Amino acid sequence: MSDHTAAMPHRPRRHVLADEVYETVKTLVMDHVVRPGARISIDGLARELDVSPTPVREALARLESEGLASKEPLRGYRATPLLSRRELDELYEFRQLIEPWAARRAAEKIDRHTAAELRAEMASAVAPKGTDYRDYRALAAHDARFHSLLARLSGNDQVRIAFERTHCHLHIFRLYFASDIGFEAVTEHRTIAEAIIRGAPDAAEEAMSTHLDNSRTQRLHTVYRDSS
Amino acid sequence: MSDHTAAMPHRPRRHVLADEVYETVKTLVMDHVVRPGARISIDGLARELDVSPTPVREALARLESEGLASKEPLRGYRATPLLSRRELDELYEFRQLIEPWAARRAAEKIDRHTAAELRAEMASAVAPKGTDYRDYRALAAHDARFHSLLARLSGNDQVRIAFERTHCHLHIFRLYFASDIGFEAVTEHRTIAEAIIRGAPDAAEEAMSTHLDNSRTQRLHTVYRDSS
DNA sequence: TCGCCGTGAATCCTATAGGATCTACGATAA
DNA sequence: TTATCGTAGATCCTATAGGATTCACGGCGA
Repeated sequence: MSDHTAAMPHRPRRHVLADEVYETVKTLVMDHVVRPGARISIDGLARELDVSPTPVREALARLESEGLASKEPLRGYRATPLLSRRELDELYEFRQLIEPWAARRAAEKIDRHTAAELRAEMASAVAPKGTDYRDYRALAAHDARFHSLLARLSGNDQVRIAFERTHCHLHIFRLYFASDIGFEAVTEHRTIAEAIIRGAPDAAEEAMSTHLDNSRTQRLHTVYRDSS
Repeated sequence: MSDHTAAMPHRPRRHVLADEVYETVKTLVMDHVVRPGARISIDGLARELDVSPTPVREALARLESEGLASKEPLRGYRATPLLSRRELDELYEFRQLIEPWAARRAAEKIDRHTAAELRAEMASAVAPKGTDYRDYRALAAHDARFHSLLARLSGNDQVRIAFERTHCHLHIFRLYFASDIGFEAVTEHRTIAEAIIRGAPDAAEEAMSTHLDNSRTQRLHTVYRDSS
């Protein structure tokens, strides 16, 4: 956020093990190294990461309250199961309430500085060369950053926080895992970004709504083609 | 939630200290026993509650990720400051995106069973006799339950969770602290509930929108009358 | 008077130990 | 074969100890 001010952070961002463990476990869950629904042993994880159980407990408590793990007292933690089709649809319904509105607001408030931010993010969305995992992961990271940026550019921080707390991109990434679809999103992002930059609220709102609907129906629903 | 099924819970809800500490601290923060912005010492709290620091750390990690406390590494936790006027307005803007929609959906989906739930909740909203703290707290509890219930009756659990995670009623309660305003809300709740029960989506949506706007402008804004 | 510095106490962070509870698995009985 | 029971091991939960860092405060110099 304010890290670009200078190369001299007044507080060198102190090192705490719990934060590292948190990030590590989050990545493990995201990449299916810890499979959906699998147990996450406190002592086992502590041995694996070569730390004591205390910071592990702290990290898992955070993950649980964010909905990435679930806890049963005296029985331990589990990685959250994958989103069901119903949960996915509900999640997109929520996003439809929030994000088109955010895109509209961003277009209304656009200025020289925020436009530059938006252009920079779009420039980072490199066209993937193949269909390998690293490309998919990079694209997913851009997708997450793009939507977070728009939530921020809406100017309403409470909305941004509520959106971030869904961790929707993490959940969707887990669904898509080992899949090679979804690259069309960048084109739709460009449409949204252009509408915002030229200050067109109606176009921005509609483009976002369309984008979400395409993402849900044309891309994600294929995941459930022969199941629930 | 499902506690009314029988007097024989298969898992007797095991006892974990971290959960108790969590609830205790949450109450302390809500009631200004721990003042907004005040430090929350891990070891100090452990001594006070006569438990070890380990469960305290777990409870505070949860509270931080829920936005009720903030942490600076190696420096400790603090209770979140009161909502600024700007944050309050942004929070209500968020609620306007979610709750009128939820009220509409609830009206569309209403049935015999959910109508009974709604009536039961309205019956619990006893008219306060005086302006003392206990009455205020009971009213605030009803307010929180009412809005949570509507979020649930929308049928979209992701929306409900996103709403719950704002902890808006806890934050508002802290603002209102030692205040005696806000009893008009029950009347507006009744209007909303009646619209939902008679299956009138438009009326329900509008009543909720009006209710939120009244709450914000006529009641809450008086808190900031001579400050930011 | 004001600001800087050093020391002691308090606090945070991590690791470890041990009791409580749960899980896995094999033995016994129907 | 199937179900029940009991034991061993693993895991969770809590408490405690000690090193690392920060905070509080009094002394020193300008």
